[in-house]
Amino acid sequence: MDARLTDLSGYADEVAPRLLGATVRHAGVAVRLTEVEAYRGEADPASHAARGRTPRNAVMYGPAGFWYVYFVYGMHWCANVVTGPEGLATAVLLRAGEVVDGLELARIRRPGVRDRDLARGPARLASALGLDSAGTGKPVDLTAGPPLPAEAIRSGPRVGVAVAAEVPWRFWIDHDPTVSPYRPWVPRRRTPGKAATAVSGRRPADGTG
DNA sequence: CTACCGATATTCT
DNA sequence: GAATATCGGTAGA
Repeated sequence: MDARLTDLSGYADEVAPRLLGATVRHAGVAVRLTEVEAYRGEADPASHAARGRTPRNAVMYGPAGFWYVYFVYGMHWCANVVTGPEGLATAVLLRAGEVVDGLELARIRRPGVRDRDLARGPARLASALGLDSAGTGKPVDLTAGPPLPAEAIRSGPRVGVAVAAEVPWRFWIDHDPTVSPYRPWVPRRRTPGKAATAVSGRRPADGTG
């Protein structure tokens, strides 16, 4: 890790915008971060730590600078960087970025995908970096980038969360083509084809700015 | 570009 | 049993 920029000791919502433009490295691929999302410990109802410590989220309670990688929807991995002092369970989800090194390896991991889309989305990013359950608990290799002008940093509601989506703890670089596409959150019903008539206007559409 | 929908396993209730 | 910090394919504008 690079100590210049990487003061990860604060809450995730504080650290998250500073991670934009930084580069993370894992398993031969480097990604410049263009979109991140903060989860602020047990007090944040959208956080995996909202209901206290469990075997899955235990890493979030540890010291800053380590990977918390979790499995969602039965098929995808998503990668977080743990932040804050030990015990706070606060972390930053890496949502999207641009592959800046190890391009060929990233293409192999995500066949048939345009370069711009290689890490455009949290599960895509984790896949490009080769992160899975084995990554959890490993130290994060993080390097500072050139400082970004304040006006290039945008923020808005978090994506995909069922609660507290209105809290503007998603941060992204304005006009960057690798920021993930907007996807509305829809409530899921188990009966196929008979989804409940969802209320529209659940979340404002402010996708990529 | 937006919108809908199914696939899928782990986690927790 | 129910919910889930998603993605890719397909359809339509």
